[in-house]
Amino acid sequence: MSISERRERDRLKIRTKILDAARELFAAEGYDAVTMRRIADTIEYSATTIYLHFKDKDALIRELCRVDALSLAQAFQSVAAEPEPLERLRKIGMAYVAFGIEHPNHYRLMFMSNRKNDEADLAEMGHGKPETDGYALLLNTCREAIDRQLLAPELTDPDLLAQAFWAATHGVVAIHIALYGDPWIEWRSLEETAELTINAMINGLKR
Amino acid sequence: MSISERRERDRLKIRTKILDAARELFAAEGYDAVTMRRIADTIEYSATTIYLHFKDKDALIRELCRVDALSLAQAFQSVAAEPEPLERLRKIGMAYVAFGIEHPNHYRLMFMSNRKNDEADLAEMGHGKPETDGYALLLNTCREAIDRQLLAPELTDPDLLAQAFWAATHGVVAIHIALYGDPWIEWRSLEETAELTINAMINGLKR
DNA sequence: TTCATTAACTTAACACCGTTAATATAATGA
DNA sequence: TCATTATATTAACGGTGTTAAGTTAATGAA
Repeated sequence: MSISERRERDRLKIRTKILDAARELFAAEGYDAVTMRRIADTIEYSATTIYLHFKDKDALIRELCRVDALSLAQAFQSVAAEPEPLERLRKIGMAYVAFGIEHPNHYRLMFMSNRKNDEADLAEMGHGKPETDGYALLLNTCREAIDRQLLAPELTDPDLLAQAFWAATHGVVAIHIALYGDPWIEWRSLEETAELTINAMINGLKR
Repeated sequence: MSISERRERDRLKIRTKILDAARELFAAEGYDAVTMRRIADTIEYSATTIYLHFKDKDALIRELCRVDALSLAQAFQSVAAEPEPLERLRKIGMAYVAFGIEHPNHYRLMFMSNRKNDEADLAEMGHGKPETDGYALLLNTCREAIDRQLLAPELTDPDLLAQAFWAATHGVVAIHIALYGDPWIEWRSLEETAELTINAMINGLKR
């Protein structure tokens, strides 16, 4: 049996090489810069070899993000311990912003592109996907804030709260990624904007 | 002189045909769906003809958006009359959201893509661009709110305020365009989310 | 050891894309 | 009438993701 094991090991080895090469291109230059032929060149295989390991380019990059997004999950993990719901909310927002700025191309693909809901997405729905876990954490925090009567009494829908807070936070990152530096605006720093937006949102929702 | 006038008329005619064909494709299917050859087919010219009227694909679509974005400017126009700064802020946000949902592909190109700051952009900087005017309106409203002491006393930077408010509003639209419908979230309606986010922001910034 | 089978990999090709060079056609002004 | 100019086209280049067909090498059975 050792022989098919070695084969499997070899397979995994070049699969990893592909992912590593793609990751480097993707992180530095984004989705379009990752071309099958460029990956092939850097790992010194032909482009078609990649298709022996990944269904298509989309599957490749999706897998890439799946792995890398663990850092978002970890950031959320270390924030989940905060006992005060509103303070936890603030930390969730800040961790989310930090991730987006550290991995702008990952962020763009995960949260700024239309992802078709194919079978694969539905299959892994509800567990394992870091953004799902992230949303769950956010949702629970909102629920807790409601239950402890920390928010305005008319705010009773945790999903609505979560989505509004997420939207505001996402907006900070998304604008920074897409538009920051355009010369017709005197840009304020990401940190300032993020802090003000998140604080304003929490403040504005408070009882 | 009537002959060169007729020529100019003809030129403009097919230029408009190009723009119309491109607009239909763009509004329905987005940037990538607009291919030079597809435009050429629908207007029954060869693809290269388009290059006699537009420098390249980017210039074409940019011109498209420039024209269509007038509706955003108009929406802002009709909102600028509101005398109460905070109410005006709210209306600005709602108008912005409405535009984004009505023209998602325009919105995506204008606010969710990296636009390189080429010469052309710098040339028309500061006037005419609806998003510039929009930002100016937002900025003035923030300044007025500060001057009238409607906001928390530590909030003294109108640019920072404008950018935070813009970010929150943008987030509502951007998430809706990119992610709405993903099955792992129980989505709330755009109207609800927009209203809550905008109100929370204004509320959270108030004195 | 020989040999058919199978996995791994490559080359060639397809159908697209944006864009450009070279070319043909038709209208214009002298 | 004829050279010039504007207009439009065909053919091509270099690029993309992807697939079909073919080659090479390793494997397990006889």
